[in-house]
Amino acid sequence: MTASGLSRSGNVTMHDVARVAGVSIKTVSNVINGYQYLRPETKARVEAAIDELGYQVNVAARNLRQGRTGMIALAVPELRLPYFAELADSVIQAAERSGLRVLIEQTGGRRDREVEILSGSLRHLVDGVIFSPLRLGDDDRELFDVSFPLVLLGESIFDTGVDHVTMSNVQGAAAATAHLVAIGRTRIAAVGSHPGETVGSAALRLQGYRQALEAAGLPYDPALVAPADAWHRSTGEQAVQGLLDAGVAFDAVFAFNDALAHGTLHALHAWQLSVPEQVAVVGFDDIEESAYSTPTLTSIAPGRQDIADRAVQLLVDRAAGVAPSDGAPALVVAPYELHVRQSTTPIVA
Amino acid sequence: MTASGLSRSGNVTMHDVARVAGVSIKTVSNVINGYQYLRPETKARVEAAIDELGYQVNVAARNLRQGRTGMIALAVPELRLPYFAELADSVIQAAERSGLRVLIEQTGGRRDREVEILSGSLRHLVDGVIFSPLRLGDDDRELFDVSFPLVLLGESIFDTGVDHVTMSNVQGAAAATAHLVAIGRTRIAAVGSHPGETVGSAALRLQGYRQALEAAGLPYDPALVAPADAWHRSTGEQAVQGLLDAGVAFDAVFAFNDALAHGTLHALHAWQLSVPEQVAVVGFDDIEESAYSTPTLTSIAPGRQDIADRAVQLLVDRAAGVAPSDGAPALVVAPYELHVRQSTTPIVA
DNA sequence: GTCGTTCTCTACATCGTTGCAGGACAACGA
DNA sequence: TCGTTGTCCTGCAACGATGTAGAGAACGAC
Repeated sequence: MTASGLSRSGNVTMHDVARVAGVSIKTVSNVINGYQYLRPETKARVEAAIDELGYQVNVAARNLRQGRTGMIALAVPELRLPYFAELADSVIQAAERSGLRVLIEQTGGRRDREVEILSGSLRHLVDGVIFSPLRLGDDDRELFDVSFPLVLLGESIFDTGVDHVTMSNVQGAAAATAHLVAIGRTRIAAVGSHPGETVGSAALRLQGYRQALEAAGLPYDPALVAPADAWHRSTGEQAVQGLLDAGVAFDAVFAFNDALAHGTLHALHAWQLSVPEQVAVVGFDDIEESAYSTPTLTSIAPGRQDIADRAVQLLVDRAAGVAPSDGAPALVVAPYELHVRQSTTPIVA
Repeated sequence: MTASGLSRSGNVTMHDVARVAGVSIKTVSNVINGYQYLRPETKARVEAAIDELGYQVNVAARNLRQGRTGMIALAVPELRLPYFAELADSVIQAAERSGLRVLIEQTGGRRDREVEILSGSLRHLVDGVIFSPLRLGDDDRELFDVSFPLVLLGESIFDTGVDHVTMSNVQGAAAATAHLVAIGRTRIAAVGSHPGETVGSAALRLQGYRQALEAAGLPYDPALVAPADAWHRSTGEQAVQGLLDAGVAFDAVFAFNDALAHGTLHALHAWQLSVPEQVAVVGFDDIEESAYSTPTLTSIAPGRQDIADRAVQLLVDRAAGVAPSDGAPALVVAPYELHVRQSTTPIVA
């Protein structure tokens, strides 16, 4: 239907369009790029030829010529984790508003894949990279000194000279813990720690947890802190299982993300412990699942859409050569919100 | 650290490498592409120059020259829906095994965006497209006559002359319904229908549902069929809410996907109806969430990783010019599995 | 000693687009 | 009448890589 007769438009170039329209190839280019000095008549003739031939700009050629690709990369651990899926969704939407497409790279939380992201193989493929590292830490500072626009998501601790968009890890975690304290819990388990880590979400959220305990005058009991390397439902379940098996007594759980929290709910249910009556649970991330689980999950909403918007905007600015006025890397901290749901609300109604 | 002194490798080209190594630019190209006739000495000299300058191939230039980009696009409704997130994860992994990267496009289930996917704007950007359409149907056949490698996911009904990788929608739905019948349910609600649709997952799953009812000698009651346009948790909740509000009696729900099923569980819980005792629930997709919800959800596993692998493989073959022997478009139907969990298992233990 | 083969490297054209410079012509004010 | 400015269009040279063709050396076989 579209192209005259032949619907499979072979490989039409500007050359062909120019010949059909009886103009120079450059004029075709001008029409496509909306150059202002064009007779309406010429423009119409070129557009007619474009339609007739079913011409499509060769993006590869344009990319080469312009040095820009109109694409950005988003590097995350795994889309399988709901938080990152929802984040990707938000980033894609934000990018679309800026006319950008999004290439997604999964690092699988593997260090070598994370290093590879920074290695520059994406340099000529995308205009910038939004990167949520998991395994890179304080010792890897120099890896972040890259030659392409880069925005980091997640932790904000290590100053890499790179733009950051982050969430209120410490304060959010403290708020989550304080909420548990406020409803009268005193033995609050923390699920998802990464022993030995000093930067990164796990360390920060643990820090917030400890701060809140201290502020409440509650003791910090290491036995209540359960490690979980990957923050999946399965690892959350195992971690809580471990606490229960070990006979550790607790009346609340602060899970470092919602996936862990859902694993926690699952484990508690298996042990026939009622939530929130016997054990209250709070998560972090506020994924959609948490508003529908049984019981629904109280969680810290880290401002996901906001984070995505700001990250894309930073990238666009950097790519356009706009630097923050003071020359220092930007640091954006999205505000969090505590969403209280059934997992911390004794059913009264 | 990497590049001599300067870590920000400006814009090094093969030319620069060639000059430093004292060879022709083509030899540099040969080294990079592993051409066999190279003196080890020459090769070493070039590689040293590459390291010294921190040279990275300009992918845009290579793309233009070769007409291939090493990228494929995956077009799905929304990553926010767990099924598509998990599918994207699987596709990215499969693509990686073939050395391909994945660009993700979200159609948001909007018809115009779906048409746009087929319009060809991606032609020169990727080597092929994996497309899971939601709104395009029988009337849009000619839109699928595109000039780039395309693999469709999802429904298989309308014969577009395009390769399809699909799941056993009808049989899976029938199996789900039959399972409910087998545990003694007779008033089985179906959640997620798209009234008026004749192709597409909703129509097929409804068809399977009706087949199973008929096979069991149960009447088909339209009052038990609840429409839900988008298959989200929220719409599932609303649909079931609607049934309950209308006073429709039912002892089981077959939700057309797991998100709807989780919305269903949520609604039932709010009405204090016990699952599975009063109402048994089965979903479709077998997302990870379903193995952790309370109760865990019985679901049809559509062979997601298999679907992803086959789709990528088809695309790779097509891009390489390999066509199925008979010239007809390929049709792959992944086998399904019924995963029985608590939502249909009266607790006996 | 000539021929054919195998090995190693190079020169050149080319992929399809856009930036730059400039030509031709009309309209304008001085 | 002569510049000057504005409008409309064109030609050429890039962007940075790779495919093709072929040159020159080294080798063995006749």
